[in-house]
Amino acid sequence: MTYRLPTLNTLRAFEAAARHLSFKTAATELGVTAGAISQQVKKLEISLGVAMFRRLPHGLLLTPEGEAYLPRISQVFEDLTAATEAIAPTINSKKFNVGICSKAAEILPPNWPKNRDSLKDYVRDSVCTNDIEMVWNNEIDCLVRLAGGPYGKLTSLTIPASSIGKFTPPALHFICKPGLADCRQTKAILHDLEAHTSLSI
Amino acid sequence: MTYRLPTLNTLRAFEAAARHLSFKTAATELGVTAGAISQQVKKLEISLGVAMFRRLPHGLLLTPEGEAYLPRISQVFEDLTAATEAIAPTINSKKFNVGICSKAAEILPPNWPKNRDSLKDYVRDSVCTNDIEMVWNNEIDCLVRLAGGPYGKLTSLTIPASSIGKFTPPALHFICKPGLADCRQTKAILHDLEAHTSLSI
DNA sequence: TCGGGAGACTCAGTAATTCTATCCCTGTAG
DNA sequence: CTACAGGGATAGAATTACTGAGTCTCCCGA
Repeated sequence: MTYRLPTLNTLRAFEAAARHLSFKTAATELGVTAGAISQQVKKLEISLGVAMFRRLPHGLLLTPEGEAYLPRISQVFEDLTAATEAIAPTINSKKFNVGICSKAAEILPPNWPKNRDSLKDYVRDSVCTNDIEMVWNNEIDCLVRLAGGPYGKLTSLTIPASSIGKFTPPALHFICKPGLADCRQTKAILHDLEAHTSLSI
Repeated sequence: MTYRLPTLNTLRAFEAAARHLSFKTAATELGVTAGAISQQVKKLEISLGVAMFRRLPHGLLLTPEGEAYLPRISQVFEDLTAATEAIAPTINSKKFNVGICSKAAEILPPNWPKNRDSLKDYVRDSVCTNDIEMVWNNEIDCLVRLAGGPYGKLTSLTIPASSIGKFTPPALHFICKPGLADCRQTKAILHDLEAHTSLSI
């Protein structure tokens, strides 16, 4: 099974240029110079022996071949993106697997975080554990525990606990890889945790 | 519209390796060394943060992610190949546009070559012309005419004409780009033309 | 138990590709 | 007439991919 495939680079250049009908705009979108787009498109056209664009004095037009090619290439890109997203979600679309140590679980409501509607877009599953290693090897994305560290290169975020009368409940710690410290999921979970450390006991 | 796309190279390496469950065989298929496949696959795995293969002592296995990714990538490759083939047929699958000069048309049967069943897989259309330029700019793939040349860098093939009694019918010439001189379509058309130059008049 | 072979991994050096930066050209607008 | 916008070409720099050689592990047969 051997495929006849133009290089992806030339296709990206073509797809962007065809969508914008402008090499310059395409270049901006792809973060390169217009010359690079021009080269890539020309390379594609030569390798296929087919002109994709009509270079008119006042702008670009697609040839019939380019017109036919564009939607199919866009579709291929979408499929490829979807396939890739399916097995390797980008940070922003992925749901967290949350680890919770047993002591933290006592403080939090039973079945947290699964019972929280506000977290249902951010949490896939939760597991009772106290094992930092599981963060490193991606079995869980974050770990909620009582102990404050040190955690080396992992990020540890402290959830402030407000005193209730003379009693200050124990602070919780949210441990995750540095790359996940600022993302939507982390913020949502932290926000939810704060509500509990202010209310519980 | 900005897509998140791994490089095509890494995907090709992955796809071939996953199909064969062997870097070495994949390397042979793609005409590179096994080291190159290894590097490309690793690059893909790192960029996605997902292992595609389990490297076992006795061979390769796909991880669940790799298992899920493979069919979708293969499908993308097929779509891409089909899209490309549609607008830029490979020499072997393309049908010729045939040019025929008016003098040659007098010798050949009316409506040749469209009326020939044996050519219907090789000829898309025909047009009456005597303009060599149309071969150069791909408006037609070949030109059938009486004049023998010279044609410079174009290939000119002579269709032998057999005498009938004292009369020798004029020889026909088949002019095409050098790259098309040896392909199936040319052979089929030449073969058909020979029949006519031996029978006509 | 000891080679020998197969196949994957690593790394340094080299080859190939791609990008940038620049200049040119054309057409349009002021 | 001049300025500007955008595409085309090109040389050189930067990046990326490939090769080739050496290493390792496992398996197999003697």
